[in-house]
Amino acid sequence: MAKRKAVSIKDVARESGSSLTTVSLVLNKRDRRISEATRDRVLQTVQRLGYRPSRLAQGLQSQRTYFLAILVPQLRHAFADAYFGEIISAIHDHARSAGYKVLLEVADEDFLGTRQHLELFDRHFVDGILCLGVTNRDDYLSDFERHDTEQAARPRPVIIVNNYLPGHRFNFVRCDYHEAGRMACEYLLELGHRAIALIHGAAEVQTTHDFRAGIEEALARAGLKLTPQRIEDGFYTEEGGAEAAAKLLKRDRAITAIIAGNDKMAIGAISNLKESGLRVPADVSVVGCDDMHQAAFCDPPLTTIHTPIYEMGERACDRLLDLIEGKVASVEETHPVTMCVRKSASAPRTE
Amino acid sequence: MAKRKAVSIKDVARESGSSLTTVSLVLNKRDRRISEATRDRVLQTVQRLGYRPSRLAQGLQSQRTYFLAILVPQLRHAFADAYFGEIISAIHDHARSAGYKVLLEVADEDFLGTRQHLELFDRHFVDGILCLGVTNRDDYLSDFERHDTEQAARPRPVIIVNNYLPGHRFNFVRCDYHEAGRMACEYLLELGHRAIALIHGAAEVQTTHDFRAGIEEALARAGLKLTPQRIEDGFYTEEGGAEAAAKLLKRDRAITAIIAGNDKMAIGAISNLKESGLRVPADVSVVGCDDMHQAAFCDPPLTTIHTPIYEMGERACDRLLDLIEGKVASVEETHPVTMCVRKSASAPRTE
DNA sequence: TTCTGCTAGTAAAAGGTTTTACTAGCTTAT
DNA sequence: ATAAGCTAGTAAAACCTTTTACTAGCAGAA
Repeated sequence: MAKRKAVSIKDVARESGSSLTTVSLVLNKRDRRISEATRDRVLQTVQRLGYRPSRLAQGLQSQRTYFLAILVPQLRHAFADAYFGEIISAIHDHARSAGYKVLLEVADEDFLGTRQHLELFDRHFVDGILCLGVTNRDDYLSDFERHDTEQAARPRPVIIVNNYLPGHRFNFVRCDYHEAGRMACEYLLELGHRAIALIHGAAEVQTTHDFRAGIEEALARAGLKLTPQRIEDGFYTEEGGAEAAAKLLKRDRAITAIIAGNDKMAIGAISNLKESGLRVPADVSVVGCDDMHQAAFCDPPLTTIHTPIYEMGERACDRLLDLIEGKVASVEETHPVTMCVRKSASAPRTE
Repeated sequence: MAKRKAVSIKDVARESGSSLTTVSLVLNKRDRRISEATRDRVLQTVQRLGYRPSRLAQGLQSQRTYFLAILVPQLRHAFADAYFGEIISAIHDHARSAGYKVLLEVADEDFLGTRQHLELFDRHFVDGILCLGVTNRDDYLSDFERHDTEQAARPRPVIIVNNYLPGHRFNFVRCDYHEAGRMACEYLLELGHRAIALIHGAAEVQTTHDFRAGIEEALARAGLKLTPQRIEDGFYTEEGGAEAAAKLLKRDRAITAIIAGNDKMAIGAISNLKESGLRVPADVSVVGCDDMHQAAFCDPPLTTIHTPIYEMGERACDRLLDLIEGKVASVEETHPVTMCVRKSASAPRTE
């Protein structure tokens, strides 16, 4: 019944008839000085007692936790989202292969109000943080801005994943949403579309503006403009995409193609178009962005821009480790995207 | 340039002119013995120096980590899944409100091969583990089975979330998939269906069998049987659901309704049926199970069984804390499900 | 012989907290 | 007057590692 205590390095030392220093040296492979006989004796005792060093004590000593935090924005049940899920997956996989564990945190009012993002570092919860779904209203980020003039008291390695904030000195790894917008739009232009509308994501997300700028650039080259009445906000959700599509076509029946800032909005839009009796792509073409898993399974399968989300997560994690280990002082990376053609876009209807 | 050291309780003691014990007593509210003057002096110093206790040191002392691990099965990018995401979300929310942090782990070959599930406890990574997506091939679970005859050396609190393994003494919180199968089937029977097929999930998952048993019970009451040729495995994925639907209808054109073990397979099935020129629900009705967010946004909106996934996660987390704190010795809970009628099922076609 | 240098190992400090057991100084009771 | 008890606080142990600085014993060199 008695709750036996966990076995510690002291027990191993006693049982193997050597000092605790010796045990530690053996276990940490700094054992050049230790004779083979002693080493074997220690190792056998470790095995026999089932000794496992406590990471709390190790962390206390090394001042390292080998934990990373993933900071996710507050959404409806934040982790039930395919986009974030994919990135989290990538980070987890990479972190583990590098010997790190991964902590989940949601950056909601409660979390930020109690300044938990700083406590994560100051109370030795983690060695670094990866920020997902960042917006330009996330003021807390300024606590992590780089000041190259003077080194911070204790560095707090942080990376923004698949986004950035222009005019600030944050570390980021992202893919090129300007290019994504341009590619989507040029694809539709080549198919012959002239009346192209945009359902964009939340305005407080920088990539939203990049995406739009890319579209406008492509349109401009074709001598076209993106008028305000051909733009709607879809808030990155299915519902938002559906409503936005309804509004757009109510205002302007001439629209033959819609570009959505992500796949969820594209799927929402398609669902609404079909409900109101329009065929996709025969009547209206739809192009998404992200190429999430589900994109291949909707009806029709979604033509979209493939953004290498998983690779972004991996890469961001890898660079964060570089920051933690002091191998680099800053990270600012932008990666390319590719076109992914399926069935939701075709030549425009001829009226 | 110098990396200044973090401020510790010693600094606060020195600066406030009191002993380190006093500071600790004040901070832990065991300060009945400390005069108000001293308390204020200490608190002010804490504020001024920005002192935050290290959780590594606290953990070392208390032998508690206030971390929980979520153990997820290895799937294609495990966290990009709506079902698991929802549960993770629930666990995170509840854990945080109780002062716990949440660790993510994937139970893959590498993880289990190095017996990380035990290290999580033995090396003081976590106080408890929540297992998601458990199958009867997860042998590692036996390391966590309850042995009521004798108390384990150190208890290792573990809960299986939304599943169970019959014939074993595991802690679990789940919802009633037998009832779910029965409800889905009875609904279709009431609509007039007689040729009902099943796309079930992975056979190594216990709830798969419960779900099927529920269906068979309902069919039996109506004097019907579920013949082997009206059953296919859809592996819980969209692709699997699509293929299963194709096989079923190829084998037996008489089928008028399909029940799928989860919404993903139902959506995959619908996608395949439509591709092969069948209308849903006019030609074939489809009923899913889970009621994930996306179920409302497919075409047609999915009729499904609502399983209270989020609540399962919350509840499991709460009960795990009870186990950790020794308030209970075991947990075995089964919760009810409800029918969610949308548009993917109707009366059968009349030929 | 005495010094140097090496081998194989160990004692002790450090890392930061909580908690137990103790004390100095005072008040109250007998 | 003295014992008992209380108040406000502190010293030290305990939690478990890693790492630094040291030592005993011995071989080889001068």
